[in-house]
Amino acid sequence: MLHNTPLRNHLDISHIRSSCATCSLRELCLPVGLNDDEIQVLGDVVSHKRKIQRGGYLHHTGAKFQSLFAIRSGFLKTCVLEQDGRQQVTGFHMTGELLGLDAISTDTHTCDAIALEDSEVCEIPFAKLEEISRIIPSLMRHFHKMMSREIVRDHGVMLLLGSMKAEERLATFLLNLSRRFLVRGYSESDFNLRMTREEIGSYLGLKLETVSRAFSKLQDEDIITVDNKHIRINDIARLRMKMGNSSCIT
Amino acid sequence: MLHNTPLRNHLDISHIRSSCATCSLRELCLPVGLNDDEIQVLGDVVSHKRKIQRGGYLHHTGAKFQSLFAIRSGFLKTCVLEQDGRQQVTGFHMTGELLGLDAISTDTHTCDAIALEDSEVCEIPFAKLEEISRIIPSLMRHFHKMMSREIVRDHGVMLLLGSMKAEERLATFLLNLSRRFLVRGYSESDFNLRMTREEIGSYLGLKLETVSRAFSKLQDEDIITVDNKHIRINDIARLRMKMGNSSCIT
DNA sequence: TATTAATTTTGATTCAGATCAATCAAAACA
DNA sequence: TGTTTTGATTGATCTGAATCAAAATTAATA
Repeated sequence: MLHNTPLRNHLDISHIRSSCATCSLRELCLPVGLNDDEIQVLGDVVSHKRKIQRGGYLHHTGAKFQSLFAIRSGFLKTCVLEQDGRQQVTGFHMTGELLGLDAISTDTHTCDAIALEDSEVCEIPFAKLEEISRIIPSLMRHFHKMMSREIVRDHGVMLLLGSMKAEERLATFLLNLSRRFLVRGYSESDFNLRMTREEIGSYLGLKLETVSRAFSKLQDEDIITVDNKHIRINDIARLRMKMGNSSCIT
Repeated sequence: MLHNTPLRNHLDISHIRSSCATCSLRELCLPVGLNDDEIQVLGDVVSHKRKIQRGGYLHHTGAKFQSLFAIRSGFLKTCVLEQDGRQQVTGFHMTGELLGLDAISTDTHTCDAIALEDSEVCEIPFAKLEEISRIIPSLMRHFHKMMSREIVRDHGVMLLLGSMKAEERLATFLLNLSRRFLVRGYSESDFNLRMTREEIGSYLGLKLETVSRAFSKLQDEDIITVDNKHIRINDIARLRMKMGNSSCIT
């Protein structure tokens, strides 16, 4: 169940910076395979840009759904709140990714989206997106692929949570981050985590102490070097071994 | 994070049997809020019906994606295979639900779909669905909602796998089944499981012995009565208590 | 119907990860 | 700059679920 190819499309362009005064559509996830006219049409829709400070909310659970958000820069987490106040992280999101897909079903956001560093997003009014996707079939197709990819990704996480042990989970998580950084033009072996151990734990279904121990263990084996939030992958092959059988988490 | 409303739309009609010789579109999940002409158009697309025997495959992992499948009757599981041969169940599916959404992203099925009892599905060629959804906006909107609902559902499972203990998981699972039966016109408190303890365990991230013990425990407390695959819920309120805080798994 | 195979239950034991607790390091702030 | 707060690491202990094992049921098949 390896899914390398699907990411290619929208990620290959995610590091290209255009000088366009508007939202720099070309670097977004959506306008894949569109001609200039079509991009123009799309551009009229997603012109609204928005900045969120570290710690700020892009949207709250329960808020009325109007728009999807395409991340232009930064790093966010999504999480659902339980009654007792604790939160479960459902995902970490970076440049080029689309947020808010879960809200389409009920016209209400089903999770909080919180910036883990200063971030910038483009607002995409969903009604308009549907409208123009009727005119531009390739846009519709691409949008459907993105929704579907989200489902596949979630199945990967379910596999991880349902059948992997702590160290395998962390290895999978690190390799996933690594690949996403690589594809955006950053180092695949040297990066800074934006989230805390607790947030990693919440995402991976582990307690923060267990996450910390797993980090230490991988370091003891010289597979990675950990300096607080800074991670260096010394032996990516051995890290892949740690992941075990599965190739989940696209 | 309660999501009762979204299910309403397509499920309210799921128990209605029309005598139409074709695929009985009206009872499917898609034609919500369409007029007769529109249903006619849609009908031309989904006319192909298919039966799958118990144990048979609707599709295999890696197979080329052509169509979505709407379940007309029966019960199926979807599961992903790991290298080592074991399988993780990603979902159980019943009448009115749509299968194959994960395959859109790569044009390849990412899981196996296997019938747990004799089942009948309608094949919906995806290219055609996209085509006519350009003509019928309400169909497109509904399709998007269904994809989105799948994402929300998966987040619910992630929450379950990431933060609940065995008994809570089983309670959540039973209540979920219960509600889905109810909505289809069957008893909410008296039903037969179609899957084995092992399949339940795989879905819930537990070993089959743990599932069995959790059943026994709930029975000891007089909350349910278990007779092999037959389940009777004696005290749904207390079962809900067992679920704990969260309302996940829509 | 007899026989075999698959599934389920229950018990005993082990172990991975949670929990409790203390220390240490790094931000954030006055 | 010192102080407070937040986050990370590490150790000791406990516990829920996995594992190992056997018996009991149920379903499938000759």
